[in-house]
Amino acid sequence: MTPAKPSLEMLRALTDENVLRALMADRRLTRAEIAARTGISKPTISDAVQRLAASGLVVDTGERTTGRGRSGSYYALAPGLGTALVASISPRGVTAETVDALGDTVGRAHAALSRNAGEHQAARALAEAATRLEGPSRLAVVSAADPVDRATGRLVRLPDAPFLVGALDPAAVLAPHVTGPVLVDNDVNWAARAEHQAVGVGDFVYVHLGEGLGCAVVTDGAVRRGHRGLAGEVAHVHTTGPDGSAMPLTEVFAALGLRRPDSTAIDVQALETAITSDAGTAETLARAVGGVLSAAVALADPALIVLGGEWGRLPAMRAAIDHQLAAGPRPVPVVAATVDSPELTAARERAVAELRELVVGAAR
Amino acid sequence: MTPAKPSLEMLRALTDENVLRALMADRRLTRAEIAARTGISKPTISDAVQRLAASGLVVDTGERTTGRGRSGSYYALAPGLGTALVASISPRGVTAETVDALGDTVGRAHAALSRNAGEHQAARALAEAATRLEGPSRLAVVSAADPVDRATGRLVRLPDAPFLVGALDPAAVLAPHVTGPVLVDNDVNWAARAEHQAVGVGDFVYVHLGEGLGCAVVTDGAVRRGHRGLAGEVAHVHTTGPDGSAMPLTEVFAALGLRRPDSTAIDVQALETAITSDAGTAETLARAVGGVLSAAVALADPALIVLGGEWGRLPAMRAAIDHQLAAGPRPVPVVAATVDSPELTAARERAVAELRELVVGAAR
DNA sequence: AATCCTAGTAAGGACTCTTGCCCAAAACGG
DNA sequence: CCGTTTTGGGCAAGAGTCCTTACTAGGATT
Repeated sequence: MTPAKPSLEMLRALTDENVLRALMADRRLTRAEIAARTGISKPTISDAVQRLAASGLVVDTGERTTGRGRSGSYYALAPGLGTALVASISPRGVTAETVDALGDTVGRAHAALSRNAGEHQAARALAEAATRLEGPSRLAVVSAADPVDRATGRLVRLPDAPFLVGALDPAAVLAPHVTGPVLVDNDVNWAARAEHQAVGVGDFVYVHLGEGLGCAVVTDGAVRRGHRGLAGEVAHVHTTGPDGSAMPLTEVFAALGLRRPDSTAIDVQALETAITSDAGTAETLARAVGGVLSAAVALADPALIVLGGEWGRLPAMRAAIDHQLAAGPRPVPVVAATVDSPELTAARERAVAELRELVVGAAR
Repeated sequence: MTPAKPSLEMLRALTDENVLRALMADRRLTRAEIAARTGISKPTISDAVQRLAASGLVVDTGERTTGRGRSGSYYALAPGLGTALVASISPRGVTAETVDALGDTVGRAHAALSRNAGEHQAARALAEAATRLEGPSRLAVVSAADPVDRATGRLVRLPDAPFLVGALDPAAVLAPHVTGPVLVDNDVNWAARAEHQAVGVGDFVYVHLGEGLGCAVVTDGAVRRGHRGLAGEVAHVHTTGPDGSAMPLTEVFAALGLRRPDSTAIDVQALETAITSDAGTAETLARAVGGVLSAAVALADPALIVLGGEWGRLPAMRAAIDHQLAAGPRPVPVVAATVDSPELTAARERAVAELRELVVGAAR
């Protein structure tokens, strides 16, 4: 509403920010190159570089330009500006990385989880992976394969939905390894952000069909999480069951005998063999998923539907769902997800962005 | 991504903007008062006021302060900075207003529409109302009781949904009366924006239950329109019908005989009498609407559901829908809409904001 | 009429950005 | 091998913006 108060200090901070962002984009530059890239005059850039070097954010690398003309000094972001921790937690295990403000991955660790891991196993694996990395980090970004409470960052159990990772408070577990904020979100939401980069469309719906069922709604270029962070938890949405009657989506898999024993998680292997052996199963699943999607189309008006997850990416499923939607009142193109380990990719990108924000903030 | 290039000119523009916004908020102020409100020093404000007076954006009103101390001169936004046109188009008629940058309504006109108005009637009524107002305006903001194509601003007909206003291109009709952009959106979306102010929650779902059926999803503080602008067009969403079988929401009203003859529009009068005479009808309607809402809850995770529209605000309906949702897997409070003529209110507010943006932009 | 109080102005200072010029140093060309 | 070209960097001058401080102007109040 009210614009910022103008001041010379603000101008200087802006100049410094321009310099830092240029060095984040390009890693090493001479003062003349920074001036050319930012459009700011050479003397001003020289002043800014001097300030930033004095405050320790930027260093003279000692390298010199080669080629025609006088050799210039290369400057770069100072080493030791800290790292951000990135972690992806799935029932198969924890993958953790540390990244720096340049976007480079400087460390990586993995901790496996056994099939029927208990409540505390995930926490232990996360702590183990984080311990193996150089630390502490300045912030953390976490992807978890369960619903995440937006306010607290904790994983939450929803009735009748599989609880793949289990009760876990990533911020608490990572507290010894992170000095700053811990951002936690659902793996499906992260995957949608990764696909957002790939498809280049601001409004779409991403559907994850794997052991769990998930959905992310991207509107106006961002994933919309909702009040508690539970947007897209579609297990309970009523849709068409195998016998044509209405039932919650999650019940469809029970009715088809495609759940893992003693669990509400989907038995992906059984599902894949069922699809290949019986053409009707794919139809039935497509009709059930399509019922949920038609509600999503009506509510969110996506330009596109992106299918991800182990069985969501199967060509047979894509075709069946596409066919299902094409028959509806508002046809929407259906495509398969393309990004590899999308949740880690997107979380890493966010971690770099947040770390850069911290570094820029330090200049003020 | 890249921050703005710092310059002295930018500082000056910021100061001018501070002055203009102060005068938009307060209508008349002395230079000393502006300095106190903005936190900027008196000499700087004096300079800015001088610049703005020279360029004609601000005028000395001739009024002087009374009271202790030297009397100061009051300054105000110049008259003649132009107006914005606000129009609300419903099957009952067109209401148009002109507003200025201070937020004052400076003109108002109404053009009625007959019950069975044809395709061109709405356009004629809109033109008539606009003509009766002092013009031309610098921009227009339009609310229309039909789906609006986000890219073109035209009203679109969706299959099986009532087409209340009819084929209309508000931008084309208003072209003679408006020199700048014409923003068009659905009346339900505007109403949701008005309720947003009232409820003070960033994530909620607004449902309009009137002649037509509409829904708006507010996430992270803004109405999300979707790719084509058709987010929330829920007539086709499958839900539970009177006999317990699944059917599109709009069919429920046909099955209950609550449509107006030869139309897919709802006969609100018949519906209201049906609710009061037969307790079961309210239950049936609440179950049908609740089915759609439970999908919306799963997909958008609202903190609240707001019911608007002629029969959505009936206490009996609110209670029945509330009861319906409370039984579901994710209960959400249901409240009734509170704002009067919400679509006009919100469109007016937006028009003032856009006009102010234009005025501030002129200072650069 | 003297005093108080507030709006507005003037002067000076501190900064920031830009332009233009010069210098240093490395590669190129004859 | 030496002059020319080319490029990074520094310096000086200038214009512009904001701020602080101190002062003036002109109504009320006493």
